[in-house]
Parts: sequence; C-alpha cells; structure tokens
Amino acid sequence: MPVQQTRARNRQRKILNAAATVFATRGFRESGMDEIARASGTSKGGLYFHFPGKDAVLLAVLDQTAVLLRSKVERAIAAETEPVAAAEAALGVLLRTLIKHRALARVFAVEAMGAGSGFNTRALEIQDEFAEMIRLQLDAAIAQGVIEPIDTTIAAQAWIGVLHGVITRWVTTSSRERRPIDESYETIRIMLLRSVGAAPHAAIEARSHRGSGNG
Amino acid sequence: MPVQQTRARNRQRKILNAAATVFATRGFRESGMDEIARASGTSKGGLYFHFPGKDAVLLAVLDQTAVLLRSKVERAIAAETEPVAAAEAALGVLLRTLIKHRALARVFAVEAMGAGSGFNTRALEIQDEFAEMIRLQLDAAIAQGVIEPIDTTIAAQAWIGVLHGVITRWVTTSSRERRPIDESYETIRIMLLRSVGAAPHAAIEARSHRGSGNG
Amino acid sequence: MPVQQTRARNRQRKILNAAATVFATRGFRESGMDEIARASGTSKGGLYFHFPGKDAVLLAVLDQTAVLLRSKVERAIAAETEPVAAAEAALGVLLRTLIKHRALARVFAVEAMGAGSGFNTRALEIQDEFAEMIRLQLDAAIAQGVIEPIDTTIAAQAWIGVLHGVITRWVTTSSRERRPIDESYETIRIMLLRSVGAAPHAAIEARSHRGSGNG
Amino acid sequence: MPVQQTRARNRQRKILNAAATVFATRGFRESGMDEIARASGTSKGGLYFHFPGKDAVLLAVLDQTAVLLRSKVERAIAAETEPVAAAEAALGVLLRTLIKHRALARVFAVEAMGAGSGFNTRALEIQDEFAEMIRLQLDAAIAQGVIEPIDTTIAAQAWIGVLHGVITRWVTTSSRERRPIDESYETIRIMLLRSVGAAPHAAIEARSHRGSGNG
DNA sequence: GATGAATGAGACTTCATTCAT
DNA sequence: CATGAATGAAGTCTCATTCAT
Repeated sequence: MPVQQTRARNRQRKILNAAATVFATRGFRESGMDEIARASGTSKGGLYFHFPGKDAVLLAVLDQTAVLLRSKVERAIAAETEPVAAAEAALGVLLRTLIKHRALARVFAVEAMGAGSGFNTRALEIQDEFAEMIRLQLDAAIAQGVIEPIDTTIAAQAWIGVLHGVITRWVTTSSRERRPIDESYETIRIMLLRSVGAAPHAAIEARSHRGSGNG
Repeated sequence: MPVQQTRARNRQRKILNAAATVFATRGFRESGMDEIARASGTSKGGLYFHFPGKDAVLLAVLDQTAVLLRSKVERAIAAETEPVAAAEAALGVLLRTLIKHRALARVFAVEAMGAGSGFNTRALEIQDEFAEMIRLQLDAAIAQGVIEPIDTTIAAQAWIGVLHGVITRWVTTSSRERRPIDESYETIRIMLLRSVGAAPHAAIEARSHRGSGNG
Repeated sequence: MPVQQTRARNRQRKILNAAATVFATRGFRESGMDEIARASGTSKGGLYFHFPGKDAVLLAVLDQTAVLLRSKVERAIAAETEPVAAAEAALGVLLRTLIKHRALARVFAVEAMGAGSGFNTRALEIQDEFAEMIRLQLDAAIAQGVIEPIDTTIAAQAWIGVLHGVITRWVTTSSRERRPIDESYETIRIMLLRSVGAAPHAAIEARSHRGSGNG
Repeated sequence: MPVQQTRARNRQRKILNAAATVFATRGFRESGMDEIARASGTSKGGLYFHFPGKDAVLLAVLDQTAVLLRSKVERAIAAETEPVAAAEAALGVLLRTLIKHRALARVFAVEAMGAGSGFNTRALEIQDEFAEMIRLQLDAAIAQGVIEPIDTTIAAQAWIGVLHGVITRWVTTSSRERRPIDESYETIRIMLLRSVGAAPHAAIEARSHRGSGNG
C-alpha cells in the first residue's frame, strides 16, 4: 500500500508546486481551481481529492514554505557559534532561500497577506516563528555583552519586518527593473547590526555563506 | 455650480469612507459593491455614477490616504530643523496618523498589497514617496556629518519597511490581544536611529509630538 | 415606485410558473437553475435576485399551490350547508383544481415529497391544513348525527391520503395510458362517504359542481 | 462454487441494508456512493462490482422490499379463510412489516417516489402488486355477497393508498413527535371495512396477528 | 442624479463512474 | 475481488456591471 501513498504524495507535491506558481503569477483570488488543475497536470476533481478546497491549498503552500525555511534556518543557526553571526546567518539564509523560490516568496510575502485574515494570521505566525529563532540569538548576544540590552522580541520582529519589506519589493518588481538584491542587502545587513549596537564585520556575512550547500 | 460640485465631493468622500471601512473589515475581494453602496447610504447605481468601478474605488481610497499622510508628513518635516529629527518626526507622524485611521491603515498596508499587481504597485509607489522624503533628510544629515555615510535610498526604504511591519501587525491583530503600540515603537525608534549611526535622544521624540494638532 | 414592485411581482409569478413546469417535467433534483431561468425568460442571476436559492423556489411553488387550493376549498365549503356535502365538496374541488394544474399537482404530490425532509414536512403541513378543514365538517356531521362517531382527525387525514394517492397515480401516469379520473373518483367518493357511515347520494356530488366557477 | 455465490450474496445483502439506511437517512439524491460504500464496509470499487450503478442499488432495495413484503402478505392471506379477513390481514401485515423496517419503508414510500420517474413507476408497480392481491379478496367477498358490489380495482388501490399515507406520515415524523401507529390504524381499519360495506369485527384484527412470527 | 432589477461570465465544489494496481 | 486515486461534466451560487425607469 505504500505505492498508493507514494503516488499520492507525489501528486500533492506536484499540485503544491503548480499552485504556488499560479498563485504567484495571477494572485490568489484571481487564480481558479481550473488553472491550478491544468498547471499541475491534474483534473479539478483530483485537486479536491487531495485538498478540501482552495483555501487549504494556499495554507498547504504556506506550510510547505515554512517547513523549507525552517530546516534551512535551523541548520544555518546551528552552524554558527557566535549569536550575532547566527542571527545574521538566519536572516541571510531566509533571504537567499526565498530568492531561490520566487513563487513561494511571493505567495508567502504578498498573496497570503492580502488573502483574508485567516491567511495573514498564519503568515504572521510563521514570521513570528523565525523572529523567535532570531530573538534567542539576540538574547544570547546580550547575555554575552556583545550587543546592547534591548527588547529582543521587538528587535527580532523588526529584523524580520525589514526582510519582509525587501522580499516584498523584490517579488513585486518586474524582472526587467529588478536589480540584484545583494547590493541593497549589504546596506541592510549593516543597518540591522548597528540597530542592536553590534559592530558590523564583513567577515561575518562571508562566513554565513558556507554550509548553505544543498538548496 | 460650485454647490453641485460640493455635493458631489461630499458624496464621494462618504463613499470613500464607507469603502475603506468595508474593505478593512471584509477584505477587498470579499467586499461587494452592494455592501459599499449600503454602507455609504447610496445605491449601486449611485456608486457607479461617482466611480467607474470597484478597482477605482480602492485606488481612490489609496490616493486619499496618500494625500492625508503627505500633508501631515510635510508639515512635520517642515517643523523640524535638524534632519534626523525631521526624519524621525516623519516616521512618527505616519505611525500616529495611520493608527488614528485604522481602516485606511489596513487598506493601505494589507488589502492593497494582496489585491493584485496594480494595487500593490500603487501602494509601494506611495511608500516610496514617503521614503523619498526621509531620504532627503538622511542625505542632509550625512552632509552635516550627523550620521554615517550610507545608501540613503535603501536606508529610507528600510525605515518605511519597518513601519509597514509595525502597522501590519497592528491592523491584523484583534483588538483584544492588541497592545498599545507606543511601547514597541520606542524600541523601534531607537533601533532605526542607531541603524544610521545617530545617537538616539529621548528629547527628539518629545519634540516631534508638537504640531500634530489638527488632524 | 409601485412600477418596480409590479414588475418584480410579475417576474416572480413567471418564474414560479416556469419552475413548476420544469420541476414537474424533469423532477426537482434533475432541474437546473439554468433550465428554470431559460423557461422563465430570465437569467440565472435574475432568479437569484428574486429567490435566495433553488430550495426557496420549490418552497414558493408549494406555497403558491397552497394559496390557490385554500381559496378554492374555502369557497367550496362555504357554498354548502350540509357538513358532509361540504367535506365532499372540499375534496372534489381539490381534485378538480389539481387536475387543472397538472404541474403544480405533480410538484405538490410527488416532487416535494421526495426532495428532502424540509420539503415533505412542508407538503404534509399543507395537507394537514386541508385535512383540518375537512375535520371540522366531519365533526359538525357527527354533532348532527349524520355520520357515525369516529376519530375525525384520522378520518380526515385518510380522506386526504386517498386523494393524494389518486393524484399521485394520475400525475405519474403518461398521458397515453392515463384515463379520465372521474370514473375512479365516483367509486372513491362513495367509499369515503361509506367509510364514515354516511349514505352516498349522487345528488351531493352534483351540487358540489356548482360554484367552482372561475378557475 | 456455491461458496463464492454465498459470499457474493452476503455482500450484496450487506450493501443493500446499508444503502437502505443511508437512503432513508439522507435521501436518495443526497446519498453518495462513498457513503454507501463506507456504511457497507466496502469500497467504491466494490460497490460497482456488485451493482452497475447508484440507480441499480435503489432499484435493488425496492425489489428486496417487494420480496420481503410479498412473502409475508401471501402467507397472511393464505392463513385466512374469509376473503375480507384476508384482505384486512394483508393490509395489517404490510403495515407491521414496514414499521419493523423503517428504513425500507421510507425508501419505498418516500425516496423512491421523488427520485425520478423510473423509480416512482417501479414503486407504484409494487403497490399495484399488493393492490391486486387485495382485489382478489374483495372480488371473492363480493362473490360471496359479504360486501357490496364495487369497482374492486379502485377500491384495492384506495386501501393501499391509505396505507401509503399512514406509512408516509409515520416515516417523515421525527421519533419524538411520532405516536404509536396502532391507535390510528384501528380507526383506519374500521373506515376501510366500512368503505366496502363490510361490518368491522374486532375479532378479525385479533386473528390477523397470528402467524406473523418468523420474519 | 439616483435607483435597483437584470445580466451572464465565471467561481467553487460535488459526485457517479472508471480503472490501474 | 477489492481498493481508492482520478476524472470531468454538471450543479449551485456570486457579483461587477449595465440600463430602463
């Protein structure tokens, strides 16, 4: 019976990928189940066999995104020893992963926010999850006296908020006028470090690039 | 016939106010023209007399919001002599005005973002407008040597981005669990000043409260 | 503003007539709103403007039928002085009216019964209404010693039940094999009178035919 | 391979029982094959192995009901020597058997009637079958001079019609407000006997209770 | 200017049926 | 024999928009 299960799992992945692309391209509200079905090589009925409705598909895309990001961020943090470097690495890997998956990024940062209260609540919960990871690093940094004492919950949310803004701007810009994000991110990285009273080291960012191997 | 014009203007304002409330409460896509008509004490036909369509109503709400914010921000900046204080005052007045107009804030920060590319593009343009005002202050501050040299376009966008995050969180939180925003804003204010290398003065915020009198 | 109201009223009547025909021809479940719209010369949206849904249309047809029958039955009863004759006249006018409106008869006797508990409950309520009218006559007849004492509630329901059976058989028979109902009704009329211990007079039936003028 | 046949037969019976319950509970149109499959402990594919389609399942339930009733009625008639008593016994056993199998009764009396012309035709055919059995007894009674000459086809249909009404009312009433049927049936029994000019004997009903032992 | 009945394209969803495993 | 994933036609209902009154 694992044959069926495997097939079902594959089909669900296919649907989720297609849905992310469709949602990102046309917007959640404008996307029809017909379109998602066609894009995933399924029938409308097949969609409803795997998901109870359109909302559930968006929620599943959101959760899939969360799982993807969570594993990457956890690994990135674990790879660092310095808390500030870890916080920075978390942010960096979030940015790079979302850039690599533009459709997911758009769904996560834009579509989910405007798709109704159920969805933006979920999206904010996921953001909070990452803010919490960063908060732990900032707390550690304060304990070590590396950065100034500060309300780390707010600070971590602010960091995530800036990231959200960068991503939003990036996914809502047409590819023609879109510029590589690294330029602006370097400025932002420095600002964020300064905002908590940490001295920005170029080396830190460099180090955080390691270990983000398989994407 | 200025009387007629005034009457039309009044009716339009009424519609816009009602629309903002409806959009904020039910979401743009979920709001029907029927609902907006009822909420503004008009009929559906009346609505279409004043606005060519539903999209135009949202766009008008957006522009109305922009006008409101712009005048406040310009006045706030003009009231300051120090560029950093001006930038800070701009941010502060944006925050306070949006908090005072919760429906507009929600439409501007949340609904417009998820209502399709036409709308989030417009919302981002408005954000950029305010970022530009702040950028000018930051440039002046750099010229005066008050803050560190930095890519002020990026920095100003980051400031606006953080503000957007704060507002988003505030409008998407139910009033029960919502906490007064001042607490978190003080932390954020300090972080933003630090992020550009300015020393945060408690006095600055105090001064920026002046002149926010008539809304 | 009575112009609009009149137009709306006319449109509703048109829809109800068309719906009765469609329901009677294809069955309630098999009938689509598309079909009803087409048959009533309206659009699907127009249907939903006047009725909240398909169920409401059936319910309205049922109520319309009830109103039609009620007025006829009340008049028929009022035209008689003898209670047994009145009861008989009630049954007779029910039969003749339903035969004259075959579509309504089928919807009332067949479709409503099988369309779900909400509908057959309503249909039975209407049947009970007529049974109650007959019961009053039977009670009067007992008081006058014209018929045997009996549980008149049950008896009246049984009369209506027999009528329902006759109508059901008639509306479910194709017009080719359908025979004129008068033959069988004369037998049934005699049986019903006997069933309550009344002597059947041919004259009674003859009298009840008068006064059923405008149909 | 009678073993296989028995297994198949058992499975079919299981399906039919489950289907009757589901149809009676949710209505024919509202019942899904999924639901029937689940209720009968099978899969949808299994269902389609035993029956060519949903309609066939309802038809089979109808036929199963007919078989059940037929054997009971034949036995009940054979157990009587007086034709009127036999007719009465037939009606009584029909009533008691249907009351004992509430789901079948509802499907037979209500769901089949509203499920389309194919089904109500079949249900009426079955009713006619029992009407025919009663007609033979009434004819015999007339030949013996026990009851008045009458159109026995119509009379028998009327008897069955009254029974149908009683059953319909009973299966469409919620168990809370449903009252024991015996009270009303005694009234109806007397009415039916009177309707054909037979003197009602209390003893007859008492006798007809015998022999309804093994179901 | 205002009203609200009417339109019709299109949305989401259901479900009897099929068939590879 | 049985399973359940998959299909797709069809269904109900919504809603931005139009226009006669």
